[in-house]
Amino acid sequence: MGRSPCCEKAHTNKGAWTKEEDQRLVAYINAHGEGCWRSLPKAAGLQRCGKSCRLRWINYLRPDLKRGNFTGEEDELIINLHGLLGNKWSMIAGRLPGRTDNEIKNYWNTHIKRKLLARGIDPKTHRPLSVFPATAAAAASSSHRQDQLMTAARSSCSPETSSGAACCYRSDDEASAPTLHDGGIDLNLSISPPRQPPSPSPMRQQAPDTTSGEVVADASSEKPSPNREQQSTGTSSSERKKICSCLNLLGLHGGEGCTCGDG
DNA sequence: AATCGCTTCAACCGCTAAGTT
DNA sequence: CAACTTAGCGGTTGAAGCGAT
Repeated sequence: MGRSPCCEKAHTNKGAWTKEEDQRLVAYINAHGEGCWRSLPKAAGLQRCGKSCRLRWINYLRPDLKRGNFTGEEDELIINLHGLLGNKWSMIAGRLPGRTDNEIKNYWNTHIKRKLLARGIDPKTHRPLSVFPATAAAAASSSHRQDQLMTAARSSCSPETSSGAACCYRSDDEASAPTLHDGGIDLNLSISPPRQPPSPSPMRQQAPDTTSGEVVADASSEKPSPNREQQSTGTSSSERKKICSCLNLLGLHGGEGCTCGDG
C-alpha cells in the first residue's frame, strides 16, 4: 500500500488555530459541507493540511459538540465501553453523542485511568489489581507519563479507597452500571460493530447525524462512492453479534447503528 | 510576586484500511 | 492485481493554565 504525503509541508501553518482560520473553516463547511478534506484547505483559503482541518472541525468546531465536564453517567459509560472495546476511542465516542474520540481519549488518560487505579482496578484489563496499584499501573502503562500516573495512583490510593470496596466497579453516584470483571461478560472482545449506520458518503465519512444537520448539506454529492465499511479490522458478522449482545447487556445496544442484524 | 511542578487538552504524527485508477 | 490516494484512527507531544510553595 502506498502512502502519500499528508500535505505540502512547506506552506502549511502548524500549531494552534487562529480565530480567523476557524471562521474560514466553519464558513466553508457551512457552505459546502464536509468531505474531500484534501482539497478543502485550498478551497477555503487555509494554509493548513486537510488532516488538520478535519481534526479541527471534528474535535472543536462541529456545532453539535457537547462541551464541558463529563457527567458521572458518561464516566461509567466510557469505563464500561472501554472494558468491552478497549482503546477504540472512535467507537466509544460513537456511543456518546456530542463527544469526540480525542476528547474521550484525553479524558480517559487524565481522569478515568486514575479513577480506576484509585479503585484498585487495572485500567487496561478492567480487572482488580493483584499487586500494589502503582506497580501495576507502571506495568500496564507504556506512556512516558508513567511516573506521573504512579504518583497520582499513590496519592489517590488512600486507605479508604484502596480497601476492598474500592475494587467494586461502582459509580461514585451509585449508577447502576453493570460490573464487568465479575459479570460474566467476555472482556477479551476486541472488536465492535460500527458506531454509525452506514451512510452514502465519501470514503469513511461519518454519518451525518453526528455532524449536525445544517452543516452537512450534501457532502455526499461531492464525491459519490460506495459505502466503506467501518475500519474495525475484519469484523465478522458473528463477532458483531457477540459485541452487540454484550452491548445489549449494558443497555447500550446500537439500535439503528447496529449491524448485527438484531436491530 | 515569582517560581516551580503538575495537569489538561489541542494538535501533530505515523500508520492502516479501503476506495480508486 | 498492484499501485496510488484519501479518510480516519490511536498514540504521543508540548504549550498553556493552574495551584502550591
